[in-house]
Amino acid sequence: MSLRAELIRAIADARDRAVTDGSLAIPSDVELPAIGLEKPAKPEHGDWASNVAMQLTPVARTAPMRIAQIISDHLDHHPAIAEASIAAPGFLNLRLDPRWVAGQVGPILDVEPSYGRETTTHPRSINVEFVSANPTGPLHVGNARGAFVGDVLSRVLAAAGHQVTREYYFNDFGAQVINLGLSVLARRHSTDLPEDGYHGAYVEELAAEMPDELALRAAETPDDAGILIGRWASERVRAGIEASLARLGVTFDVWKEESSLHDEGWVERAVTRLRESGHIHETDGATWFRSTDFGDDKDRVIVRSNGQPTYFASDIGYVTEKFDRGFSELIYIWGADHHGTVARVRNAAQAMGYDREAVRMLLIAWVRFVRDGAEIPMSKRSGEFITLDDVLNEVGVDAARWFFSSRAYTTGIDFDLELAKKQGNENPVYYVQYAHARASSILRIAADAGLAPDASSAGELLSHPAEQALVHHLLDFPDALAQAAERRETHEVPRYAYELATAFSAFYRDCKVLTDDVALSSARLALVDATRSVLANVLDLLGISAPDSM
RNA sequence: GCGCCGGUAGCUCAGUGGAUAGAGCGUCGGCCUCCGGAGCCGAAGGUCGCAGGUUCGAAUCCUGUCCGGCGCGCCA
Repeated sequence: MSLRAELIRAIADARDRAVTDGSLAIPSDVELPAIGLEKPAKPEHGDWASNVAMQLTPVARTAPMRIAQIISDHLDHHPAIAEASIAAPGFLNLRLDPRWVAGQVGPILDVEPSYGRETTTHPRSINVEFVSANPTGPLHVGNARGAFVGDVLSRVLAAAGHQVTREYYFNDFGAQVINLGLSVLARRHSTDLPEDGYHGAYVEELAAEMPDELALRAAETPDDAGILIGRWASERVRAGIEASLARLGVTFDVWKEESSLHDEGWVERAVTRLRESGHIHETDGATWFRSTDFGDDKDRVIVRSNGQPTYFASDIGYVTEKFDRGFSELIYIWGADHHGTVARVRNAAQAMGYDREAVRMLLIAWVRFVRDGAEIPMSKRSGEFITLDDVLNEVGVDAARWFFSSRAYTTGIDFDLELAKKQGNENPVYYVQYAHARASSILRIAADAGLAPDASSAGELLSHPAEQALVHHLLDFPDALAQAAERRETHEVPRYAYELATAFSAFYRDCKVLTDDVALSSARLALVDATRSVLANVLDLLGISAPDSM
């Protein structure tokens, strides 16, 4: 349990005791509000501040200051708490015992490198499906954001103690593969592209790379030329996508093809399931899902009147296929333009008897790519567009990872390539890596001098404000990880990493580690080692390397 | 027209009911006899789009409104 969770528990216990012994009158039928506990902005307000008394004011019908006093009086002894005080208009402020704080360095090192990990009390089996770009063109930066968010989220969930499967869904079933084939063919023969054809330079490259033998076969069977060349081209594109992802350090456990959902009967079974539960109707020759039964504004076609299943049909089959594999939660990381399909998929899941809350779509807002103030078009069909490889070449993997995982995925962002390049060396990611390298360097020098970290007396020796502040930050790590996992967000992780690096820099400035005082030096070395460990840990959550020197 | 997501410092973004709204970059001014200067310290910079409402308290919740992005197909 994180320190924050322990303190909340202590406050809750105090509140409950006060109710039990009659000092606090709260009707038994009201639901108690959650206890807020946060770090106050001003140091004189203590290390932690709770609004518990103000939250209870309406239900207890007592002045908040008085409630705060009562809870403070009932607070059981917790080894971490040195002092509880109350402040207007009703805050309960806690100050931690500096010796206890400093004494935590040892326990952190004892469990390192797994400190802060696997703290969830409700481990789930979670499927995270992300990227899932169609195999009709290289990845572009719009995909990049989802790739990094999905990757980091997967790392965070796994670190928090969940079982995570990373999944990539290949849409290989519709007409777009044929469209790709026809586009390549058109480029090959320098004829006009089909309507809605693909325009990118990669199409021309594919046309040039196409084996003569394939071109010959396509010419012999003109009716099948599109699918023939399309499959070949799609494989090439897919290989490129996988190579790009590998370069990003983004890996997947499962590559799922849409066609397999049909081949293995998942779509058919799902439709049957909906039909048997009365959520299907046949109108105008098509098969419809009664999405309106669940609040949607219209019903949705599953099978067209021409007998062809829609994309939505695959989605439904996929839901059953995933749950059949035993997942307790499905996370979809989609582009924000897909938000219109969220409701219908969740509705269908509910109709088939699944918990709709277990089907979660994270909609990633779009990235506007600009260069020198001008927007770069993003469509694969519109000619020039930015590929993932372009970004990596210009900005670098670590900086790109940091950039994309440090923004809330709901926020649309502008990415100026020239600015990103210019700021390459000032990117905060290097600041965090630098702190890790510096810590490693100190440990290296100490080791050469025969000095080893020793946390046994840290509680007594590490009393300097900078030391205290640094340990406080280390103690925040389990909670930072737990919060990110709980909220299914990533951007709090870089924030925490930066703050920890800042605290370490301040410590480095104020407290010389290697001195003639062996006891103090050993204790400070232990703190450096613990910091290095957590920095490495948090960088690992981001998929960013933790260099020993740079 | 309806729906979803945004609007916070010059720029890029945090802040999902608490105390004087924060960070990075940029700007200005300081700091290298010292374990890594990819660093540190300080300063300037804000009607939190706007208007009402809810309450002890609102950037945060509700209503309305303006601006921007996206979606509303028997496309994917």
